Amino acid sequence: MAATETLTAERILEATEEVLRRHGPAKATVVDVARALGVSHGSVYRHFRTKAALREAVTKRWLDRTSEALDGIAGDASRDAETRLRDWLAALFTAKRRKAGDDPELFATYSVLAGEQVGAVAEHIDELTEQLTRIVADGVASGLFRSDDPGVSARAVFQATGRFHDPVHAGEWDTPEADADFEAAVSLLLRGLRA
Amino acid sequence: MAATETLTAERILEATEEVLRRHGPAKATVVDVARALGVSHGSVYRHFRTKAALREAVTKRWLDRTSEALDGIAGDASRDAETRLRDWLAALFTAKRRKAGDDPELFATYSVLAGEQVGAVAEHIDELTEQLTRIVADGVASGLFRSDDPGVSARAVFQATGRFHDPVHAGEWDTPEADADFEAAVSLLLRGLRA
DNA sequence: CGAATGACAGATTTCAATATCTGTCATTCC
DNA sequence: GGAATGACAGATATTGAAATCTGTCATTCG
Repeated sequence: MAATETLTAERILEATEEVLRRHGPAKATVVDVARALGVSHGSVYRHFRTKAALREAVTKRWLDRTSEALDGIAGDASRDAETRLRDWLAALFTAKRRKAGDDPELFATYSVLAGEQVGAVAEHIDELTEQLTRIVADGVASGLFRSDDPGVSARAVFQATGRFHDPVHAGEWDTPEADADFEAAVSLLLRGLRA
Repeated sequence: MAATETLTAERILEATEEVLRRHGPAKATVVDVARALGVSHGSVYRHFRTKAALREAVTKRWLDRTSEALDGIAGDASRDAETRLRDWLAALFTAKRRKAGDDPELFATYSVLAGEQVGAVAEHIDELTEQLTRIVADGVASGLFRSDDPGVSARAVFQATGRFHDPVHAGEWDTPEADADFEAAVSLLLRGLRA
């Protein structure tokens, strides 16, 4: 049974996710996590120096799931840059919207965590912008796009579409205009990128 | 002296702004406003049916100041659409950034009010989008821009530049990259609009 | 000996009593 | 008579004492 297994960082992270899901970000305590694992809270502190470190690790895990899913689209050299850019942005929007819609409380929980872990979020955004940069650079290389600096253009595209992926705008994702707005934004940006 | 003047909605709004500036949005009460005016709070309720109505009136006033300042740029037919669009967006960003930087507490206060008065904010955004639509439509008429629907394009431009005018992003307005990011965003959007 | 425990101090949160506020309205004032 | 008042009921906010939590560490356990 669980109590006899070795206490690993991984098991603690799983328990923490569960406690966060149950109690929400404000009420989830280290004592709760220890209780869920059937150990003393001192044992948890052996693996994570502080509560903040534990929360950061959980947040990174969550962010990494999004990055990995999109990496496949960014790296798919078999399709042209415009299609990939459209798909990548659509996949990001769809994934975020689905998460926010399916389990609003868990999404709100992770939004709070993201607000605390500014550093981890910045890294995550850098990763995503990297992926976008690859797409734009490929587009420039193939003559489809024109850009003085693919990194700068990618950053501009990411920021300009913030309304469709930044959690602070989650409330506007299920309005009737959301899809039309997304389409208009992507089309305008693509026109700006085309050679 | 003030106590002998007639109690008007206008005087109440002025006093409310002052109370909000002093106490912040959470602690500003109708009783405070009445005290500042030297009247009973019952008298304030003669002019505003509820505390929410009073706050809404103050918020509208504040939002209208921004709209008016930008209307001049949008309507200046003596300059080409591209210049006007650049200037309009830059003026909006500059005005917001200045307000947020000069008096962060007052800006935060009004941000909270805006969060409460969703309807008033929606109207304000409609006004601004109207102004943008006029610029885009002029650009299309003069052959400088291309757009199937200036209203849709204007909406896309406004949303894409949200990071530079939406108060939820105020924290990013004084980073070293802000100006470069703004420049990149506007350039990309203008390339997308040009015929 | 390394992993786990639980008692502890100081920080933070909870909760219930207390105070203040919102909105109404019968009465007063000019 | 129309504008202003202030007492009032119910809703909301404040406060401070009690409970819980975070992070440490001397001690126990296997």
